[in-house]
Amino acid sequence: MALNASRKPVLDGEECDMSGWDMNNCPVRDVLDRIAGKWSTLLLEALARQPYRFGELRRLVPDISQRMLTQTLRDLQRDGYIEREVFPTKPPSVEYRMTDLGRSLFEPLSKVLRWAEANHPSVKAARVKYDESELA
Amino acid sequence: MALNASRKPVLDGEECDMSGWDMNNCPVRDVLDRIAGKWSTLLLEALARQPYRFGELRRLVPDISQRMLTQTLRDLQRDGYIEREVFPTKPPSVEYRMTDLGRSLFEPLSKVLRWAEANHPSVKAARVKYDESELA
DNA sequence: ATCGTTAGTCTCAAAAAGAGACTAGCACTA
DNA sequence: TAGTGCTAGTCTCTTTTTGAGACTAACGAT
Repeated sequence: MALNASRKPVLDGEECDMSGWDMNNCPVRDVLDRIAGKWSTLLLEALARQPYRFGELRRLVPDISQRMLTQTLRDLQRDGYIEREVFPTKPPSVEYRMTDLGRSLFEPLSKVLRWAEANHPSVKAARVKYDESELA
Repeated sequence: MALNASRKPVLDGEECDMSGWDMNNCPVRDVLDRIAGKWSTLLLEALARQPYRFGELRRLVPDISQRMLTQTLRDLQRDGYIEREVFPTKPPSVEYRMTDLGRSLFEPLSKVLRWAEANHPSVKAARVKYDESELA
């Protein structure tokens, strides 16, 4: 097929080394499916600066529900990115802080965040262009 | 509050420059909410290597539904990361390929992917540890 | 006595995702 | 010439995920 032929030479000799991917049981998917959530990066960004308590995080991210805040924090804790410490104050207070593993993840992750900030205009422009061409 | 006092000195003078974040209308959220999907990074990773056609992508990521494949590709296209080209073959074939903007995004993104690969064992270990301490 | 504060949990409704049938036009085969 | 398969999707139905908001329990302050 002509179409195929024009694309194939890209990685000659292996044609498509996706074979080594093993989509199920893929480390990248296993790790990323967790930090790819809507709230995960946001909370990691906050906790990368300093520790916060549950209520502080809730006020910091006003449109997160308590349910999702609890759940996302648990997930991040389970994967080892953050720690949870309970202080036996009268109404018990709980502090969340980033672990070394979390900080190590946040280093490359923060670069994506900075890319997003820097390229937000380009993305918005692309959306406008797409939407215009759609209503044709 | 003693608890607070012990955490505050981290970033003295501003205490919490989250005030500049403006959670709603936040560029980082606006951009990341799209590429944070379950399938987005996976498709970007594939298309970063070479262009693919719809059916090829479907075979490459066996557990994606056609519905989500279509939708995710459209989202990525709308944000300007990939392009879609239709070839007027007898059953029309459609090729998807990465744009310059997409490649520019993929550069920092790929570092997160590599982090995930490298640190998969640590994450799995953290999960085991967490699950063990939970059933106590 | 009542109110506010803590960190959640619980329930119900709404939104998103997954599974799989279905389309149309052409090529190949029997 | 009927049957089968290929293409890139769309449509519908079910299941899962998420969001909104009420509720808890013990203590301090008013």
